[in-house]
Amino acid sequence: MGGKKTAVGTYRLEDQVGHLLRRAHQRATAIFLERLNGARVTPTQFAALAKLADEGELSQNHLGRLTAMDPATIQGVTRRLKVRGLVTGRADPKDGRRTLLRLSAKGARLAKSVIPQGFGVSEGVLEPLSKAEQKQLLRLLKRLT
Amino acid sequence: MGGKKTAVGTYRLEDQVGHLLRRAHQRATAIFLERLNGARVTPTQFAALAKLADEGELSQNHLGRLTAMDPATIQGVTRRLKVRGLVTGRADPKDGRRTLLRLSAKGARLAKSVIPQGFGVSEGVLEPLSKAEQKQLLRLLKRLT
DNA sequence: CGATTTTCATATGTACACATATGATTTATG
DNA sequence: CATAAATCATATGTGTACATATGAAAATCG
Repeated sequence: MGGKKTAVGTYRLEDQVGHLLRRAHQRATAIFLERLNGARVTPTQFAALAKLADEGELSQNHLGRLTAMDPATIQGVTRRLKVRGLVTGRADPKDGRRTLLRLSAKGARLAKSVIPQGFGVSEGVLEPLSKAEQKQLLRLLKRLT
Repeated sequence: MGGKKTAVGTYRLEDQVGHLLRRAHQRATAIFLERLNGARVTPTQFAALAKLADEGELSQNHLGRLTAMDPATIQGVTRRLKVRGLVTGRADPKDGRRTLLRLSAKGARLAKSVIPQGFGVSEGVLEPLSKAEQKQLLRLLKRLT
């Protein structure tokens, strides 16, 4: 029974959106890593691979925008993908500031094998909810942006 | 029109729970840091302070459980709070493995001034939703644990 | 068209988040 | 009671996440 009747005591951490979002995100990440164990790919790396598979060739910062990563973060993610030979980069002939990124053959192969598993991850994360609740949650989360 | 009719193409990153949770969490963190600018406290540090304000004295790992941080993470968080003189630790006389943590006078003062602002943060995060939708979202997120 | 502003990528520093390993201590078990 | 198992805190390494600074290049604008 910790908790006084003051303003401090009435603050319940476990009822705050931020805390709940943090925990839900932790759980989603854990399920992702569990199901894609062996692929050696993190959720953000997966997002980058999926977008490149879809779009073909993108500048680094553009890829970051599509995957919700700031320039510093997407730089680290793509650097690690490059080191592993999954992504290649070339200078944009039209714009000297940009690096155009695309999947290597190896990266395309990995993406093809791994992206279908993304559905299972989402199902696993949403499993505690009914179909209607799942739709509702996705709807609300999208509005929260 | 990126997106083929194959399995790869039908995967829409922006419809996946994990991605939406990640983005929502990013937004919640940004709003937190914006509103509590000046307090020099991160969301996890805030959570630790709030729990210690509530519970008085806790072992480090127990504090981690209450705030959803694994031992390695809570160790870093409390270390930074100790360095700033907001938290003090002492050996548990009953259990030689444990360190008992509590707020210092300075930490208690900071907690008291900062915890009330937590409500405003949650309001800000939930602002795009109606009251009914806010309740619904919290309910669904809690089920997702 | 020249100066200002913006954008791009990189780099550094701080802070989560977790896997894994370690050593100390406590609890459980045979 | 001695051994095994579990718990606690620490340490190291990888990977987000973002603020801030930098230099190069492009876009804007007066």
